[in-house]
Amino acid sequence: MLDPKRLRANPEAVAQQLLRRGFVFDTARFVELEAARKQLQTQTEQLQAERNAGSKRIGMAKSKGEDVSPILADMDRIKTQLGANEQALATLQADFEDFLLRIPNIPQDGVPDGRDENDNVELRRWGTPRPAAGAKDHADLGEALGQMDFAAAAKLTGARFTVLRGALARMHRALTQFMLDVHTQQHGYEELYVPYIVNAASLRGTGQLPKFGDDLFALKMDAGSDADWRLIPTAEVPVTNLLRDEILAGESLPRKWVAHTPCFRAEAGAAGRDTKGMIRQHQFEKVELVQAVAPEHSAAALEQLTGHAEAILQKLGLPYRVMALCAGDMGATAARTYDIEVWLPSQDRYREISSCSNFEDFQARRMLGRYRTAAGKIELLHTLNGSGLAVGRTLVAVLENYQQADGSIEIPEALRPYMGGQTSIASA
RNA sequence: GGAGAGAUGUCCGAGUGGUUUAAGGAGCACGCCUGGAAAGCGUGUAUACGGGUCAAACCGUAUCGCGGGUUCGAAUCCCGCUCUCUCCGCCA
Repeated sequence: MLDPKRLRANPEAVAQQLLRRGFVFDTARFVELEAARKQLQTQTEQLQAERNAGSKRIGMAKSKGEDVSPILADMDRIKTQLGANEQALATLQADFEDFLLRIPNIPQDGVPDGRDENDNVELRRWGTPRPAAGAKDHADLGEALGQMDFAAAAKLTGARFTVLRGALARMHRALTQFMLDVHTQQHGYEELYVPYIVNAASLRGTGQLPKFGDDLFALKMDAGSDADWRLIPTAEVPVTNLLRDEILAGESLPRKWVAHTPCFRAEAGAAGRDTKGMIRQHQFEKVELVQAVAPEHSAAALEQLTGHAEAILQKLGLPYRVMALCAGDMGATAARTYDIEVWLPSQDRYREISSCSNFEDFQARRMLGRYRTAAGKIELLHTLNGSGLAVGRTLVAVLENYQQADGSIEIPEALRPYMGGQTSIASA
């Protein structure tokens, strides 16, 4: 959520900044809603003050044994008017809040202009891409090994799920353990275990609701229950919402958390892209990095966090590049985003394997995540997160980049301790 | 799933319709006292929103788990829900 004071002070300037990402901010509607809110809220609070004063007078008069009927007559008028006002105000505030919750974040100044992924800017590359010639894709490799089974998953559930077996299943797990160990032992993150089901308030806090509910799997609840539970689309939701309605001690910053969770995405299949293999699934594993920092440190924290994700790829020897997303391609909640793309020889191109974002106070304001400064003032935190990394896609990248001519897969050295010293995967 | 008890501020805890502007205690901060400290004494110590201001001070409103209701007035009475604890059942 954007700062309402900032919107009030200069709606036109905000509208212009939002236009960079292709969002048309309805300035006229905002000004109209804001004027109505101010008038109604001021008037309602005035009436409440009158009611409170009147009630107090009645109490005092009664204790002295005086006649209260003249005061009661006046109170009757206030009550009628106040009732109508309070109802109108509640409706207006709900509308207004919904309007505010649907406005995306303002891109930072340095974010490149542009409409879509074609306008993203490459910042740097690491490693030497393996040539595409002769490279098989991960699905063919995995199926030839007899350890990656899409038909079985389709039987169990449907399209866009995967069954892994044997060494490949183990490598999937090994990747997870490896990432968690690097982040906790070398990068200073605290490991968390969190719920994979969250309530609507949490999804509102990180920005998935009210606007992007279609991407989520909702749980069907018992009749009579008004619980609104969804499967998490990313660990970002449960982890970042730890900050909701909290005031952290300034000395405890920065907070750095890492969590491994499955991620569930309902619309992953709707685009009709990446229909083959395990690039785009309804269920995948991710190791997620989350930071909560003081505002003045968030820009540096994004660089640091991105570097933490890159470190995993470097240790695994996977070539990648880092992209600065343009204003039009960023997620709605982000102020700046770097995507890390890993080289996939079968596709002869780089594919997203991590997305690292600085949300500034956008999420913190939604969830009232605050901290106390050294001076004792309460301020909104800045939040950041990034994949470190998407485990399924990392498995894909290892398969494709470490494939041998005979169809076997060399195991990256960093992973071998997590696989009992095994050096390669071949069909049995 | 069944039965019962509970939810008040940073913490403990009082509070069954109106001087509650949430008692009292603890903790914390500052001050006095002291050579220094302890003790003692004094003062202060929630959040959100709105108004106000260069910024403050300050003013108003709301909040006693959450939502609704009764009432001129609700922490207090009524209804619904959530969570916690105890016991039983089931279960990894």
